[in-house]
Amino acid sequence: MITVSKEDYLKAILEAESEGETVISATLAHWLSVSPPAVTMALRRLKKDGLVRVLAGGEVRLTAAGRKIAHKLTLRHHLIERMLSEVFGMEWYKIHDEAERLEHAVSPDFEAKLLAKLGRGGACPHGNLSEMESPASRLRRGLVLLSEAEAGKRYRVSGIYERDRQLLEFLEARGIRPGAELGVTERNYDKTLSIRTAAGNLVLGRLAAEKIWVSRLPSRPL
Amino acid sequence: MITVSKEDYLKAILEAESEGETVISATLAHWLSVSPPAVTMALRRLKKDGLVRVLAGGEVRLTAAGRKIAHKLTLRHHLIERMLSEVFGMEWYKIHDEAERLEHAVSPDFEAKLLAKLGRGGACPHGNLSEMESPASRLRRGLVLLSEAEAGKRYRVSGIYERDRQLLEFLEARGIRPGAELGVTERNYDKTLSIRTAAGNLVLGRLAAEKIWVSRLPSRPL
DNA sequence: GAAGGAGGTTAACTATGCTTAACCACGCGG
DNA sequence: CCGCGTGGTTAAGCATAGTTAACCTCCTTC
Repeated sequence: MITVSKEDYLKAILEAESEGETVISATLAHWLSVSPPAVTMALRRLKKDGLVRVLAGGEVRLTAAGRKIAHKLTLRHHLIERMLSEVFGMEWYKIHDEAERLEHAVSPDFEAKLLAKLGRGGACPHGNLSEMESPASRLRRGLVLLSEAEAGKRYRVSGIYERDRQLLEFLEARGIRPGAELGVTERNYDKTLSIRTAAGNLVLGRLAAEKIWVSRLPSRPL
Repeated sequence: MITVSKEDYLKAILEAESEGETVISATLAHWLSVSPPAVTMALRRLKKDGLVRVLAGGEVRLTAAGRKIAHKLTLRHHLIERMLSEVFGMEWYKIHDEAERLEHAVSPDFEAKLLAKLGRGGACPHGNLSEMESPASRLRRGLVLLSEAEAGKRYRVSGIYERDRQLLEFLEARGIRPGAELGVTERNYDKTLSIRTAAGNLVLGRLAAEKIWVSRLPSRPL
């Protein structure tokens, strides 16, 4: 029987994998904020169900069945986020947490209705096409991490790492949200960035800046 | 900590109570399809949390805190059902089961958005104003049970007991759904009813007929 | 080569939440 | 008064899912 916890592990494996990480037991312990023994036990259950394999080196791999479930969940998460945003106008920074719970309760019937209403291919309110889009794919779309952005140039916020509610509220309070324009006024010695937004000037640390994907805008005074 | 299971018990107590039943342990075992010992244990946990009391005679009572949670769940269930129906056009007989799972994952924020979009006071797709409306309240609204309906008279289906998916699909297949008109052609010796609907004639057993609330229509040939 | 850190497992424990089997208490009917 | 049905509990067991403590195995670093 598949449970919420098992679904969370499968989704975490897919997402961490998409981020380019080598997924080992420790990765999942960090990703899901549980203790290492909890992961050991969970992987045992998932192996028993034929949803994951653990390679000789300790690397965790999804089986076809496991991958199918993880993809299904990712799609439902994406659709629920778009529903919350597009149908109900929920604030962008609240949406991920809500979808995180709701996705486990969506039936194939409801999924079909969501698809019919919202259509395929839209971006979620955090600007991400999907939660499992890889950095490589983002680079191909012409995006760069804000932490790599050049001083004196202007950018539009395209996507924000959505799994950290604290970060999202921190950014919202500073006028940095998907679609917002900003200018990088200076790259500082201490790895911080001086940034100008419609809401004013601010200094952003590296930890935040490397969670934000931006696209280059033609230079003109803000 | 409140869990899905605990929420289900609290909601079951409120609903069974509203149906006019004296809620004892056995009631909940039937209502939730679990064994008697499971109820004993669950009630112990709920008592520990201060959500229920068990009277000397064995009667189970919600505390103020327990009642508040049960009401909250009932409202969310109702709103989710209306969302599925009004926003997504989901088939009326599928909606209860979907809402039963989703309601546990709705936050106060989402609840507020649902209320803003759908408004208060609407009826759910099964025609029920709320899942905890009592038979007495339905009689006051001028409704009668189909099992009490008189031969030769016409009625409109107002509300159907929604906690039995099999029943709903059985009725849907026979053209009996909320809003449908029907005529009772005969009350038979074996407690069955002969009924005429837009879809044709059929015979309905007492078990089904006493799950359907109807309102009288002025008599005229169908 | 000893020390340490990272990663993983086992063991012991807790809580939820379900099951079946066994048993107990009460009321009622013959 | 004995048996039976209803209702409730305890006991034993299982699966999920987490925790901390302890320990083992490498691999690296001094």
